[in-house]
Amino acid sequence: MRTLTRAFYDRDTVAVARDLLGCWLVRDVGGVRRVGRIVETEAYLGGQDRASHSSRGMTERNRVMFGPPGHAYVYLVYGMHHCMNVVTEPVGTGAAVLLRALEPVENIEGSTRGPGLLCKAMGIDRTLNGRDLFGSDFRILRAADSAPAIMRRPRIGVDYAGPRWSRRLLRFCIRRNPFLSRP
DNA sequence: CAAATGATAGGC
DNA sequence: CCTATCATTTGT
Repeated sequence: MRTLTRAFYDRDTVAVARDLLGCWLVRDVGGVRRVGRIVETEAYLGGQDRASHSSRGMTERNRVMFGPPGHAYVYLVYGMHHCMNVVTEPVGTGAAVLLRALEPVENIEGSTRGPGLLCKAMGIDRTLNGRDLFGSDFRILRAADSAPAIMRRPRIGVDYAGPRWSRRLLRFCIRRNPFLSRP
C-alpha cells in the first residue's frame, strides 16, 4: 500500500471524494499506529458552493482550503467537535473533501461514524490544520482492494446553503458498509 | 427534540 | 466590539 501522491489530490474534488473511498487513513500517536478505512466522504467545492466554507472568500479559518492540495483542513465545529478535510485542486481553489466515517482497521477505540467521532478516535485536532498528508504519522494510503461499489447521497447538515446546494449528491459512501455515519 | 460549548464571520 | 451561527453528538 502506497501513500497517495500530491497529484492524487490535485484533481477535481468530486473525483477525489469518490476515489478516497477504500483508502486508509493512518495516524501515529504515541508510537501507536491507528488505521481506518475511509467509507464516507463529502465534496465541498470551490466557487459557488454555498455549503462550502470557501464560498465567501478566504478567511483566517479557511485559508488552508485555498492552499496546495494534499494538506489537512481541520476546524472546530459547535465548539466541541473537530472535522477533518483533505484539500483538493490547485492553489487558489477553495475546495476540500470532508472525511465522514471510517471502518476500523487497526488500533481504533470508540466510534468512527461521523466526522467528529472520526477525529476523536484518530487523535486529530486543530494542531494538524495545514499539515500535509505525507508524514509518517499522518497520511493516507491508496486502497488495496479494487474500486468499491459507491452510492451518492445529499450532504449532511448543510441546509443553511439553501436547497440548490444542500440537495446536491456530493456525499459518497461505500455501498452496504456497516460503518457509515447513517444508514 | 433540544442542549452543550467556544471559535469565528460578519455586521455595526 | 457584539453576537448569531455552526460541515455534530448525545441524551431526553
